[in-house]
Amino acid sequence: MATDELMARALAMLGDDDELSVEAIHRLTDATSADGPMTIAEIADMLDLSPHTLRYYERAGLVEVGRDSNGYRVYDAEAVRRLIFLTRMRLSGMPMRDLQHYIALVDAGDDTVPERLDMLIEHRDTIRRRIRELTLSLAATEYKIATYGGTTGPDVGSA
Amino acid sequence: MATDELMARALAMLGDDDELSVEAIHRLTDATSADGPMTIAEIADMLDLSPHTLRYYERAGLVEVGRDSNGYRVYDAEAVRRLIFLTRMRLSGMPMRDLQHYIALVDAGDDTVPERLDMLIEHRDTIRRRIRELTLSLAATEYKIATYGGTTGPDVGSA
DNA sequence: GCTTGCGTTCGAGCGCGCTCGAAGCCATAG
DNA sequence: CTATGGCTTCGAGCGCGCTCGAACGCAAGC
Repeated sequence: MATDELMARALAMLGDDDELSVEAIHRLTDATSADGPMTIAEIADMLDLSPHTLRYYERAGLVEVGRDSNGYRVYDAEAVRRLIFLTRMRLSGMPMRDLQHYIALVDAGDDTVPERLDMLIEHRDTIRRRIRELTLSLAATEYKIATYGGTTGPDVGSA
Repeated sequence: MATDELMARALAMLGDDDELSVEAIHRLTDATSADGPMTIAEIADMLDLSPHTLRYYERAGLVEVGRDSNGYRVYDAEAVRRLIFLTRMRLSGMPMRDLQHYIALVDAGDDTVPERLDMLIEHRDTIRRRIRELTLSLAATEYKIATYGGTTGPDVGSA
């Protein structure tokens, strides 16, 4: 109904500060090409996580990481790829528990592909719902900014 | 860059289950017209919150609620309007602290209107960033679903 | 040779937003 | 008369996702 119109309107105003998305796109595409084993600091920097968080993910069983002769973590290409994936899933709201389950499935072999696809599809739907919800809130917020009178309600339909 | 294209593509696929948004729109417009003082159960039902949460919001100073002769909460039109607003802000990720500050500003009178507008504008921008981020994650998830091979990485650019 | 800096492990702590349970009051139904 | 159900207050507890600090190790630089 009016929803699509709202969506379109909201979307049209989304063209400003491009930084976030461009940066993210670059991450998506470039990241893996910065080859060679990486240190925890480099990964943290690249993914905008703290080293603490990276260790936490490892403890949580989300990723396996090798060690060098000093016992320092060495992130190889696969670990990097997985962390990029994990980060994107986390950013879009997938709970740790689900990610742990997903990774367990990956490690369990190809038989689990269908279940993994189910999870991805469900997550996709969750993201879509969330976007719609946010779009609605965006419209409400913009409406309130435009018509601001000082009351707390949106006052749709009232004088 | 490719971002706008991604956005458009993602958005085009958002036309499915309309329920969430229609329901929400109705809330936005109809809610206040279901007049008369309401009980906590009715409000909880309408806003899809638990009575516990409503009491929590009151305790947090977000809304003032009267009592009937039995000491039961009575939500008047203004309380309802405010709660609708609060719920929408919460749903779009505004922290409790910010809402407490905002409500304090409202209660402080018209002099605070500029600061309130600043808050709303900042929140609007936050929502926009979040939508862009989610849109990107949505694209990544859809890509992975489409090309699913079993690796954890998006494998953009690789075989 | 010692300091500086970046890494390690481990377990505890925190901020957020609820969520719950206990104990009690009141009103209506049987 | 009593039992049921929905509300009240209060404070404690919880689930999530980090986040931090302590105590230590190694290696390069002055």
